Amino acid sequence: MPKATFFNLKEEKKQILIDAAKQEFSRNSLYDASISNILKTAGIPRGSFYQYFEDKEDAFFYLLNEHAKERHENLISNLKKFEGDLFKAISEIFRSTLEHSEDTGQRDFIRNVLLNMNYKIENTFSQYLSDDVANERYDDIYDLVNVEQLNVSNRKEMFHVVQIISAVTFHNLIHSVSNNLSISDAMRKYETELGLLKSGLLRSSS
Amino acid sequence: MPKATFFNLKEEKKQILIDAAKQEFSRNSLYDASISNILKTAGIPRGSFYQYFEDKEDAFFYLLNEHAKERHENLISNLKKFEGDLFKAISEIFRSTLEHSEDTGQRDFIRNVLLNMNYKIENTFSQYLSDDVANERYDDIYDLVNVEQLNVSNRKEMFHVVQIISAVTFHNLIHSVSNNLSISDAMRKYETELGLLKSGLLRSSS
DNA sequence: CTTGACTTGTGACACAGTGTCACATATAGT
DNA sequence: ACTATATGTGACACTGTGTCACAAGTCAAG
Repeated sequence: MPKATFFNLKEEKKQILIDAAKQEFSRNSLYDASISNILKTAGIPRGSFYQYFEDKEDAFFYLLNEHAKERHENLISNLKKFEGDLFKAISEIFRSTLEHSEDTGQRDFIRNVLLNMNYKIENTFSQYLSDDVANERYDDIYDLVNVEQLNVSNRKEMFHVVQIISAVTFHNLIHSVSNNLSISDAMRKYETELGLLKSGLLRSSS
Repeated sequence: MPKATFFNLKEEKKQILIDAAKQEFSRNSLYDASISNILKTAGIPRGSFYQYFEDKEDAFFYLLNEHAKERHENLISNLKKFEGDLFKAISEIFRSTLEHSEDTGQRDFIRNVLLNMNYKIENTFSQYLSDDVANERYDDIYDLVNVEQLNVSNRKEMFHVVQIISAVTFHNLIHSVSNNLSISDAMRKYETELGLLKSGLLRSSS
């Protein structure tokens, strides 16, 4: 988490910082990015950066978390819109994440994040989705899902369903971005795989 | 790829290099690892390292690729053993990867690799599995799989099945390692999710 | 042997980035 | 105006990278 000093900053300066950081993390992975570049872009002295953030990671995960919050809101509203159909809702998130990554400034940030996705980064993304079975914080999601639709008998089993769907979703997001698939190609592949997930990988006659 | 000079090295010295590199990559992620530490451990001068490898990544991916080759052999033999049952074969790979990561020296290397897995690293792992539909290099795998068992009508669709299974498998591997699950707990979760994959996430009565 | 062509080894060096710290400056409450 | 507290600043020590000119080995041909 950024330090209090950062949040105390007047909106304008805070935005300059955010823009500069986002620019750097759009051009480079978390590990290749340099604080020095952010300083240069934002036009602030070295010491200041450390007044606001612990380090590079701190700034990165702040940006990422802000983004994840938006996605979460997105999912909630999609679940409502599609009356608890988890597949339709998640599919819309998939599309809008890809479309989002065609946007103006955001574009390369999300692209870069996906390309350099690791466990910690994925967790920041999906912390709003399913942290743990035991954790009750995600009731808002779980309660919205139409469980009747799913091949599960309790919330614990639903945890596994969410795990599977998010594994396949991330895999597809990353694959799409790193192979520069068009949105329609990406959607086609993703929908195909969601279809297989729904009906099962085993031939039912066997 | 390491340079020719590296492969020309006498076995003994080559092994010292490998051990030193593996040690460093067991303690640190690819990005936190330092060449300087490898030099210190191996007792070679700085210039020498660059005779053998392009850079840190080069050494890392050499080690990783060697490991991936073993896994590949493993999969082939498991497919034969289980008469083309993809699920049984992959499940054994899953178990042996976890067991492998309990081993002596290997232990933390694989652990570390999994914890810092990103797209490029995952690709090194699965390059032997399914690079692309069009690619014919993987016939040895595809031909061994009992396709009758699967809910697909052609090789192209089987590509998606492999994609899904590997997404879920990696996700479980990483989850197990980063949450320090016991092997039996990890297997239980993984088998549960494989079961869901087989029968489908949708309630069949719907 | 010994000469020369080629391969391999070596570590000092220039460069780039990090995080810190002592000091400077601003802001607000009394 | 005074003081306490928060914020700004950039020089500095430190760590690590990749390169380069030179040293040392190897080996085949004369």
